[in-house]
Amino acid sequence: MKDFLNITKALSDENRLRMLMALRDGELCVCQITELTGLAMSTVSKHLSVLYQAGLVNARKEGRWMYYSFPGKGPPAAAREAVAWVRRSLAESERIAEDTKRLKKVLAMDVTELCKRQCGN
Amino acid sequence: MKDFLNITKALSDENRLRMLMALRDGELCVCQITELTGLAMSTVSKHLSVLYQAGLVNARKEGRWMYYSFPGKGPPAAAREAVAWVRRSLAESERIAEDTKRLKKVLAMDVTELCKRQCGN
DNA sequence: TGCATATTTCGCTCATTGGCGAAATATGCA
DNA sequence: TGCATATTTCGCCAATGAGCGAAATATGCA
Repeated sequence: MKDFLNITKALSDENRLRMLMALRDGELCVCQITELTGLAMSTVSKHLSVLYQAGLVNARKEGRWMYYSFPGKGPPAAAREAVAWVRRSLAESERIAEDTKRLKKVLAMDVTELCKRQCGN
Repeated sequence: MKDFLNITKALSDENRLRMLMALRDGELCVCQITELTGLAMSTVSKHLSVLYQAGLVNARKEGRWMYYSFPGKGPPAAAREAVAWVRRSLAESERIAEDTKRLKKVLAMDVTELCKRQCGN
């Protein structure tokens, strides 16, 4: 019950859903998600932590960068079912479509530049 | 997105999940759910309203009683998928098992007696 | 009509949570 | 080592939400 509640609570925030959907096509670092969502980096970090605690995303550290992605085929079936359900349900969402468009631009940017700009300020 | 968020928010509360699961085997009136959960009737009513707004339960009025049940096969697919997912995920939950046991006792009580006791006080 | 009763709405309090900026914690590079 | 930088943690504030009891709103019955 507790684990399941962790999942549903993690899914009950619009920005976290946006982040989940943004990971559809591969892993992203915190800077990229920050740029995409327009939130403060500390806020993004906290959201990602919530998603991670719920088992809805994977985290991989490479040097200074933290990459988040969808979970592999580990044991927590409920989490993967949840992600699949979210993807299906939000596929047509207008909000997500906007994000997808914006994500393309973010991916075209230089990641190092992105981070420098955000952290330096 | 908004509709979907309504669903995930509705699912992000333990007592609402308990109520959803309690409806597995048929409709219940507010008094019965109140007895089952041990919450105040006004609280139960609000929770049921949230579930209803999200399309996760049906409401049927019969005389003074309000019966809640699972939604039929209406258009909102996301809601029915959600309910199915909840049922699957919580089938083994200990908390739900306790509720199921308790629900048996509640169903054995006289509904009119139940309501009178709760409302009169 | 007037009264009992089943449910909902209202008003309030308390706890939780999202948001930010600043400080702290890695990590890589000169 | 010391500095730049990517991320997280901390401390705070504002908004949201769960909970209750009291009042309001149906509905049935005498």
